[in-house]
Amino acid sequence: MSIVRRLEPIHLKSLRDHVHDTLREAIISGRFRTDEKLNERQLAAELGISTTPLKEALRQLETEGLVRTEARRGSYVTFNARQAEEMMLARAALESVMAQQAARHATDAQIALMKTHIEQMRAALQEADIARLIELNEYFHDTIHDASSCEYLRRLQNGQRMYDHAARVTVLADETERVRSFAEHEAIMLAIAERNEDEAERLMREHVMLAGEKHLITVFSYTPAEKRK
Amino acid sequence: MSIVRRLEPIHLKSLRDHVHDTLREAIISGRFRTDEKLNERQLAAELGISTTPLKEALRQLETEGLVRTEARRGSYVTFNARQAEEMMLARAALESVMAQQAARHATDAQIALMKTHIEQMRAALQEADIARLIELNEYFHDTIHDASSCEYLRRLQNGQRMYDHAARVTVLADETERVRSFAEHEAIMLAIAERNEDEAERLMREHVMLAGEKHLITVFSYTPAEKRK
DNA sequence: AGTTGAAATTTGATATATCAAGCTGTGAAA
DNA sequence: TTTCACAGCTTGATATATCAAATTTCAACT
Repeated sequence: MSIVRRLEPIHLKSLRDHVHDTLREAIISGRFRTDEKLNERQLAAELGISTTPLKEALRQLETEGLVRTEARRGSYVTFNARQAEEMMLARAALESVMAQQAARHATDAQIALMKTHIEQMRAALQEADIARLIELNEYFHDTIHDASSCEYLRRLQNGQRMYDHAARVTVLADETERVRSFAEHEAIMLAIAERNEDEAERLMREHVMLAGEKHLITVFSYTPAEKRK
Repeated sequence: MSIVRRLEPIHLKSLRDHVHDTLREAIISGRFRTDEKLNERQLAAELGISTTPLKEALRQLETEGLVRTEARRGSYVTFNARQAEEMMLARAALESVMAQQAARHATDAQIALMKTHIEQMRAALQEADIARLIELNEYFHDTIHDASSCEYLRRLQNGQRMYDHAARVTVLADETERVRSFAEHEAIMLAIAERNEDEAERLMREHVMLAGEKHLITVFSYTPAEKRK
């Protein structure tokens, strides 16, 4: 059906992307205070680069919503509990749409791959191999993104990848969560395999919301205003 | 309850933002072919600026998903019917979450403002004042965004503002659509006023999807793969 | 005819220099 | 004590110069 790819194309990452990733990771893992000022020259000096790639990275962080820039004033970190909650809401919204699209567009090969992931997760769950579980978790979601054929949505989602990873690490540390998470993943896979778009969407939404709320409570001791009915 | 704002803060828009807006508008309204290459020096020369602000604008467009940059190769426009469909899906996902949050967080003053918008829309609808209707439409959605207290989601959504505007212009040109759109807006406002979060979310989602599909069909003669059940 | 490879050229990536807006602090005038 | 003006400094915005990767061209070779 499709030609086997012998070699992956080479992608060099530019200095800008490197800076972008580095800053993003630092902000999300809390190494910058909220509203901390980011001095272009000082940061560039710290990183040992010129201001040009740094400025570009700041612009990317800005559109991602992690940095706010006031003209001729400076750039400031923007990250707090409310923002983390919004990132969870955004993730729930986007992932659920992609799950719905995956139920519509997935190839049989992609569905088979998801089934494989589920089986590997079942094994990792029993062995309590958390690192492996996190890895499989990300493969599973990636496969769904792939299957959705949603390039644009994926890119939007991508800005949150670091945050999603942090959330997974937190949530999967807890045994009860691991068991529930696995059951949810299996249900999502089955809904996609059955081409049940609405069910896939609903389940994914529920899955992300539950994991997200757990993460918020654990890390920020933050409970969303009130539970939805 | 809240202090009346006497003066709006002054916001100078930088050259970068100007370039960003200009290019975004040009791409979405189709003045660049899909996959057209964007030559940094040539574009900078055309705009009469240096490459620095242009590069920054390109980075913003890149995270917004309208431009794709391959390191040491160049930047290319990314916009086609499938992407337009995905933008519609993203809008539906994000706007519906904001509607849900608005039902939770809106102040009485914000709800009153929305009611005002609805009444003004009713008048504009009867007079078939399309320009006014488009304007009110945008005020109405903005008020919901405000009421949701979702800064981050708003920012994500903001990358699509131009596209949303284009969609409104297309859709509201049609009388049947105007009438339906108005009814949907009124229902959304009522759901938010009643603090019915789930209903507000569902209605907003439906509203955006219907308008989006109409727009796709009109502009791209593009029907999404198949209607959802 | 097809392939190869090195020179020429294009172009994005990066560095550096310059400009101008905003902040700070001092001191004099009211 | 308060106000205000101005100088000096900081810093983001912008322009320009330099570097190096990628593409193209075209002739030599098989």
